[in-house]
Amino acid sequence: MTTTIAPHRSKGRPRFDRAVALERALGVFWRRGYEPASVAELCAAMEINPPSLYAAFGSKAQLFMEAVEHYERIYWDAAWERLADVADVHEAIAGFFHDAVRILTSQDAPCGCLVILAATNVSAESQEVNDALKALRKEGRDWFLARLQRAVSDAQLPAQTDTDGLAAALNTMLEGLSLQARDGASQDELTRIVVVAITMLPDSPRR
Amino acid sequence: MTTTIAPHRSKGRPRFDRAVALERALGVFWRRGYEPASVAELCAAMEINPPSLYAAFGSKAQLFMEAVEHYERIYWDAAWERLADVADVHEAIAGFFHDAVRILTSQDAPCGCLVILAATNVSAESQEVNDALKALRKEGRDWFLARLQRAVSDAQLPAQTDTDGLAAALNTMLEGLSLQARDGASQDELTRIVVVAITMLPDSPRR
DNA sequence: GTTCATTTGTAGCGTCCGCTACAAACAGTC
DNA sequence: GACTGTTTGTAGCGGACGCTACAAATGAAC
Repeated sequence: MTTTIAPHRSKGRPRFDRAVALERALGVFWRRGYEPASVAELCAAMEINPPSLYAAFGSKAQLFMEAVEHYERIYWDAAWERLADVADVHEAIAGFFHDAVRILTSQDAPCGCLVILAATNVSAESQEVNDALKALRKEGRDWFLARLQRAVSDAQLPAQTDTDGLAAALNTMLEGLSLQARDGASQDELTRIVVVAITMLPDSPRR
Repeated sequence: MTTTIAPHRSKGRPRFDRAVALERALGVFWRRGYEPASVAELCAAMEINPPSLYAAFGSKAQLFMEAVEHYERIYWDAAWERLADVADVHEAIAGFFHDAVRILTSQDAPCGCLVILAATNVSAESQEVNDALKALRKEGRDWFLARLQRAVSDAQLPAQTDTDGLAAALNTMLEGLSLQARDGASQDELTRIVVVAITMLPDSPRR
């Protein structure tokens, strides 16, 4: 991954490397959560001062939302794509959950998923952040649902499968895994959980 | 449920009703979470002033831990007992999860479980609170595990059942349900999820 | 009725928070 | 080298936080 080269066209003192700073902010938000991550701590990690942060990102909330977008793109987009691409639904779901385990334990400190955990128990003041994350969490369920519905029409799942309930259950499991990860569960422990979790998928109908 | 009558033995001005105040504090912590619930907000709900709160409960953190104990006793003890008491493991697990759905949606506002959610993303200062809750969350898995092991020795589950993994998966599901509840899922939605969740239990072995 | 232990309400402490005014530092333009 | 536009670092604002000093208020003991 190469940073886009912005060869400094404008006048004035050159700005800090925005991409690097965003990456470091993501790390702080991920490990600490949205509110516990203070602007002072973010600035220290980003190696800039508050005025630079506010000039470049607007506010702590906007910086967080940019970090979330970056996080989704870097860590989850590929996993959701594989879920859609793998032809067999059982393989696809199993693969997705193993991807998830890898992502959730990819940081040094126990963290879980930024979208699921970073802004729980957030003050009412930053309700926009909460709403945006809630929408992202709902997206997860929708992706599961779309994949399951395709599996039913492909006759990989029984026709009477409650795809809504099953999608919600898989999403619940995914979100629960974040809590386990934050509580310090190891990659092995999470793997044993997902092995059980994927048994929620009904067997393929008899052919 | 009657409040214990403490007939005011000591000298001095009589103290406010501690039990009522604790109940109201629980409500605030439950609906808002640990850190978003400010001492000012707690005092307003408890109808006392800060010095009274600190004289009676010590600190915000200690008040919270007392509220958690009260919460566990009032809302969850019966459910865990039923899990242990019901003879058939499939019935017991199903019953427990339906109890859980009822508890998680028992408040007017979307909340989830105090133990699981109220102190996620808590500042490092109150690490004791986090550790205590983490221990409580682990207890849930242990109760599942004990029930599953009994079911295996009762030949209600296959002998080769991965009871550790299954207990962890059930606990993950339970914790995930709290997140769904906090995101506003209705009782019906949660019920459809647990119907799927309990399919993680293997069928009884052939007799 | 006086005494005295206890709780109460007021008022505010110190601290950290997100955020910003301001002037010095810098890098291109001419 | 003077000018100009941008970013930088310092230093601090207003406000919310958890918590507490203090004196007035209360009610049992005598």
